[in-house]
Amino acid sequence: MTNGGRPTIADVAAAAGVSRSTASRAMAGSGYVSPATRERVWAAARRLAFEPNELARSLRVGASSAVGVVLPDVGSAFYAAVLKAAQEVLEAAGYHVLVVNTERTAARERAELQTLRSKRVVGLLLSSYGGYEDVGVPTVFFDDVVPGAGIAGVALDNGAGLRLLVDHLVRDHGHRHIAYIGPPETNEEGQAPRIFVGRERLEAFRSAVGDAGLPLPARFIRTSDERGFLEGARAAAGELLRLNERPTAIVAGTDVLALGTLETARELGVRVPEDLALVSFDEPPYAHLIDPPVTSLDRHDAELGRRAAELLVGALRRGADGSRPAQTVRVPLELRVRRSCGCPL
Amino acid sequence: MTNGGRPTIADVAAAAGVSRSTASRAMAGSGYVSPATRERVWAAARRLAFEPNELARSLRVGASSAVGVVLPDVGSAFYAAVLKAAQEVLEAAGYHVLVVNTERTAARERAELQTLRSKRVVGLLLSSYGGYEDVGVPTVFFDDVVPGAGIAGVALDNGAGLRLLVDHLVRDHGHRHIAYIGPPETNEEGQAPRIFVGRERLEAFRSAVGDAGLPLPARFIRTSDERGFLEGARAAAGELLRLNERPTAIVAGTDVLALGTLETARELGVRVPEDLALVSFDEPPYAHLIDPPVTSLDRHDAELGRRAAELLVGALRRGADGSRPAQTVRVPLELRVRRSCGCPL
DNA sequence: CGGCTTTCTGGGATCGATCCCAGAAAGCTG
DNA sequence: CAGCTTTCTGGGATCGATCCCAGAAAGCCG
Repeated sequence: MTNGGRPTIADVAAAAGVSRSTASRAMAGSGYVSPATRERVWAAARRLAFEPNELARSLRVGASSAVGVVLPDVGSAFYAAVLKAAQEVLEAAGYHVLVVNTERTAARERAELQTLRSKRVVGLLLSSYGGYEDVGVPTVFFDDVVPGAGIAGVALDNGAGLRLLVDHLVRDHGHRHIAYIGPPETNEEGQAPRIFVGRERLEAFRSAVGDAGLPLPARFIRTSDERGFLEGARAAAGELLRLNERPTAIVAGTDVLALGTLETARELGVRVPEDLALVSFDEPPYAHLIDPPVTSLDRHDAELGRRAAELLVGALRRGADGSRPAQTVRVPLELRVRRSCGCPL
Repeated sequence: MTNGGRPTIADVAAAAGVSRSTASRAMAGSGYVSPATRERVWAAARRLAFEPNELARSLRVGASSAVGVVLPDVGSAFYAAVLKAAQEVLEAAGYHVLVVNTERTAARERAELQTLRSKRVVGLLLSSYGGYEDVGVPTVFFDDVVPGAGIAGVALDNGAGLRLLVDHLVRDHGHRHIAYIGPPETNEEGQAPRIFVGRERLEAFRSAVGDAGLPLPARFIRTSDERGFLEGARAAAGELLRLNERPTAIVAGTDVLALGTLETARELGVRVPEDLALVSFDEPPYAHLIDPPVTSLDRHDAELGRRAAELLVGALRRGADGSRPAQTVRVPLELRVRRSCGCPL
């Protein structure tokens, strides 16, 4: 009994008067064991408070029961919600969850993927920031998807979402001067993240505005890093609001950016929604209690996490080998109309 | 090379023309290895893209390099922030982080602690919901602390915090009818969580009000589960606001409860802060953008996580054996005065 | 009851990395 | 150069659970 004072299967076997093999079979419920001995082994295990050493088990079996979840930022409400939902599904399916944080950095992502690999995770849920390399285990991408890589991807329907926002501003409020503040299109290494949430949203904004037959001057497009919390957003919003010909509406590609814009507008004495309509892609926490309540897209964060986890679990069950081509699932978004767009509520 | 196609140390050794022992020493940098062979081994390892199998290493060494972090709810902003800060410290110190979610449930907590034990984590950061049993590894409690257990505890200074809130209402605004809505004092099994964040805050509220020489009718005290999100809060607030002799101020023991109270007040046409002052123990996300901005305590969530992680890392470095008595560190809180208390801003 | 399948059990090898120890090689000293 | 320490290397055992396989025990059938 050298395992840090903890009993091993050998101790259990001895206590039950059987061999390790038999004890192992009895505990795992595999192979032939007579009911009587099984009972004896179980009793011994209970008595000794035996807990199998997962490390040894995993080593022998050649794979752990751990799944890695790679997040750009656990601190953000979005990723926290995704994580929570994913974790529920994974634990229900018998997997343990190893969470790592990349701090929205490709370098950290690479390092973390490396350690996950050495921990022999059997699968991966990954929101990439550009550091992705094939880890050699079934991988489901979420939020930011590397097209064709991994066994599947789950992302928000960025295109449809931005169209909802722009159309609402144009059709229901008659705006013709709409600006956009979005997340950056590249990561800290200057590479574009893969499916490019940022780029996708920007393109979607462009085509939505174009399809509405509206002009889109270059100065109406800004991107800002979300990493610096509100500061970047404030700076970008400031530039936009100090323009000679100010936009009458702003679409924010992210909740943090929307809130930063809101703050800046206040500071500059620009009233929302009277002087400026504001809509946000992401729903800020407690959006309805904010002044003014922010019109935004309900994102179903949990749904995204759940779907991703389910895809992974399904693949692991089937013994996925990445043979079938990776497909990207799109999670739909709903417009939640509140006051910041100018709707009377 | 049977390790899922991945090279093992034996492969590296063979490629470098040395024994496994030597290869191991070269990689680990321990014991005697001549510079020349070390270089050869490293080269071979690089060439083969060797990654040590953490499972095997941990098994042999008798301990993993993983630390467990047990949270009641990853989805909550508070715990997410704590996790993020703790993770930073732990990873910097070379530990991997295993996150588990107890869903604010003693039963889940017990189950999760069990699996963490079988994964041979070397340490634990634990916010208990009552399911705690000694896991046999150095444990630092945070937020809700089991007195005397583990090697240390880090908690908010609930007493001082509530005094700040009550004193502000009494001294600066002259309130004499102050009610309290707090989190429950027991968990789902009817047991009190250990240090009893809920109980501690309630007691602190009681004595702060008592010390101010104010009466405190029993009907001014409500507790409500935070698990049901805003619903419980709304119900409790509703009861309070429909009283014949309504309180003139409410202290919420939690941000969710404050926001629920705010919603209910709106629905009932009670204006905050004109008809009702509201202060919150926890700071809601983007408290300053809420209508009205919520006066609350700045919690330094990250500080709490960082301190807890640092205490654990320190103990692990020193080879803690729980010999010295566990001490509870209190993280200070600051009052952030905003509009909901009635201050003109 | 002999022969045959099915059930049950234990011995030994195995997963991959580390550690102990013995022995070889090299370096140093008088 | 003998004698000693220090440096360096490889063989084998080890961590704890599982798996393969051989062989024993039990059950079944004509």
